[in-house]
Amino acid sequence: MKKKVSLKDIAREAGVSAALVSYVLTNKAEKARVGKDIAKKIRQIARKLNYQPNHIARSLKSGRSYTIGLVVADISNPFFGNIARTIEDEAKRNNYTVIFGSSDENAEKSWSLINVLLNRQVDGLIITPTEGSEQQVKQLKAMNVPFVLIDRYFPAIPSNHVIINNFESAYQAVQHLIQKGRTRVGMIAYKTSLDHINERKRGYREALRDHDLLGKNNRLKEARYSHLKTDVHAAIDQLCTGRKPADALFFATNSLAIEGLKYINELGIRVPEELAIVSFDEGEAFDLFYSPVTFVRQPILDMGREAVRVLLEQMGDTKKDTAQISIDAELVIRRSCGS
Amino acid sequence: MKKKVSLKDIAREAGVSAALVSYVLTNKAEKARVGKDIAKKIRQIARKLNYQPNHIARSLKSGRSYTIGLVVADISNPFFGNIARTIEDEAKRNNYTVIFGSSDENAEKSWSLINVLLNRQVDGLIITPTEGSEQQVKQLKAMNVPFVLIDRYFPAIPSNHVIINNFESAYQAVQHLIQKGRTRVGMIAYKTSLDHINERKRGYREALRDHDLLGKNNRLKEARYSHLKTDVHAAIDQLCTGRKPADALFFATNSLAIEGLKYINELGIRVPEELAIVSFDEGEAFDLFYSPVTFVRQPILDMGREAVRVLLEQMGDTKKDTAQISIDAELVIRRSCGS
DNA sequence: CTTGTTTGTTTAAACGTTTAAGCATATTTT
DNA sequence: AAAATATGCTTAAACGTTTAAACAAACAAG
Repeated sequence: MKKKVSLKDIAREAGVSAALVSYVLTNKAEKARVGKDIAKKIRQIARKLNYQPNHIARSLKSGRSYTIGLVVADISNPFFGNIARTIEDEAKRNNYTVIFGSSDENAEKSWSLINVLLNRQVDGLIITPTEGSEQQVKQLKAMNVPFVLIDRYFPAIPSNHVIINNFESAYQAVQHLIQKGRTRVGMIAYKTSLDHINERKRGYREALRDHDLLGKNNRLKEARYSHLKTDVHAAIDQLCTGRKPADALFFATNSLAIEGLKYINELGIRVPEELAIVSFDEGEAFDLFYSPVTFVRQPILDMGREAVRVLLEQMGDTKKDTAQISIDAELVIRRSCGS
Repeated sequence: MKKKVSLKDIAREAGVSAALVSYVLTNKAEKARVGKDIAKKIRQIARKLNYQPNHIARSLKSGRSYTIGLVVADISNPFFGNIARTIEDEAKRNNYTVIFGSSDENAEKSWSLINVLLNRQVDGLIITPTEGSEQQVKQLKAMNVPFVLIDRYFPAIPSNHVIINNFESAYQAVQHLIQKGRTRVGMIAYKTSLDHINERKRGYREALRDHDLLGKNNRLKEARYSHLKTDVHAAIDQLCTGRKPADALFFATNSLAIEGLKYINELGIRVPEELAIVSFDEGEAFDLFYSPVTFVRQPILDMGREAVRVLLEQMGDTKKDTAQISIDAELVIRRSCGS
């Protein structure tokens, strides 16, 4: 790469010191009482040489990199892709850039990633924490690193986070199924200790209980992230056979629903006639399903914005209290639950 | 944030100079003939204080940031999300991190993004160039910035790029439709000057011509990126009405197909009975469509890997020739073209 | 005509590294 | 014993900025 133009180069050309150039180019000319003529000359030379400040040098001096580190589960998953996008935009509006990494729901990878980002001197982190990463969160707190958890959090560890009201959203989704006359409502969720999924399970159970539908049959099935396909298939096999097959299915996430719907197609189960469907998250696939899928829309835009806002607040000089933000999600009704 | 531990801190604790610590911690102890005992002591103190090298200072000194800048059209689009993911992984394997930005197919945004990334001293760029960004590519070449174009390129401007064989892939896709007995094959593509899309159009036309199906009816319709929905609807309206409605449809991209299939559903057109479908790119939605969609699978993993490989090569000390890589895509046959 | 203030500019130190060069001691070779 | 070499460590400069402090010159006030 061609050698870049530095302050010194401009200074030499203008016959002044580098300091003066710095003052002018950072618009501190007034404060530093730089002569009008020389200021103009400096600006002109800077333009002529196409001077671009060296961000790294600035960062070293200022101790701030104007960079946000983003750790998501998997950037190729549209849910996280969308989160990344809103964070990118919001960061840019505030003159920050984003470095990202995917943790693959793996705590070890997550920690290694966080450390890479910290070594790169990010000013703060936005993280979707993985299962078993409680220690990492505690450590970050101890290190006094500004960070915000997004999508998930640990109830036992007070920290900044931006989440949706998982319990309430799940409750509403299941209630919707019940109101459509379904009585044997199943749920497929991940087997995890993560609170956001478990809150969805709680919402499911609570809705059933409130409508006296929590029979002795346990229709809540769990799939392992690592065995997504086989476990989802097994769950559906269990739920949709026997004397009292489920007449409705609530999926805890996008990925579970996709896998589940594919299998439901294979089995030739008719939606919504035989089986009503509601899923968390949205996706092109839901719209394209022959019976477009009713889903819980997460307010990704708001979540991303809030996460950046809170993070910037935390990174400010005056340390703010921890912010725990919970946003309401919206049940978007399509056709997969009948009319 | 807590003040980080620096070489000086370790040096003070060990009672030596910072230089010595640097030698030890960068494993140049042998070369610099550092005493074994003191080396051990330094390593121990570094561990105790949890020393993490300041990447920014290193970058400033070395002139290399070990960062790759990635400019995609939109990170929330799964196609680009996947590209980003493979680039991330491959970069990480080589101790690089990735800063990204989305250009939204907008040349101005793209340029502004590229400049932000360059100011941040990225060592090289991987770019999906937008329409009308020829000057940017020329400029980057003139500036001698290492970069690789991915997914798209400008035939008139020699540069490193990694693309797929768009002509061949489209030709095969359309040939497949013809072999299934379809004679009135339509195509919906973007209206653009970008070569990758136009090569797909050329493949379409050429396949039709070779089978004497290029009648006087022009069944190639173009949609504007900015008016995706309305233009796709209009195109389908035109193609699927009249005395000789299309009996097959080839979509030039994922996003066009999704929009198109939704509309086809609305119109109640049966796939594949009335209309066979092939699309470029893959997506969950294609699998979930009642008649799973036959598609052209882009070798995203290979593309990402190659892009990083070529970029690293270009960033190396010994400047290599420009690499123009074209990878073959694969036609994945599902059910949307009949059996 | 001293003293004080304003104006315009430079110097120098700092951020945290890296690394060539320098400088003592110690050890080996003549 | 003097000379050469090896060993172990320190100094200092550099990367490109920022910014407090210093300084000189011009001007104003007493």
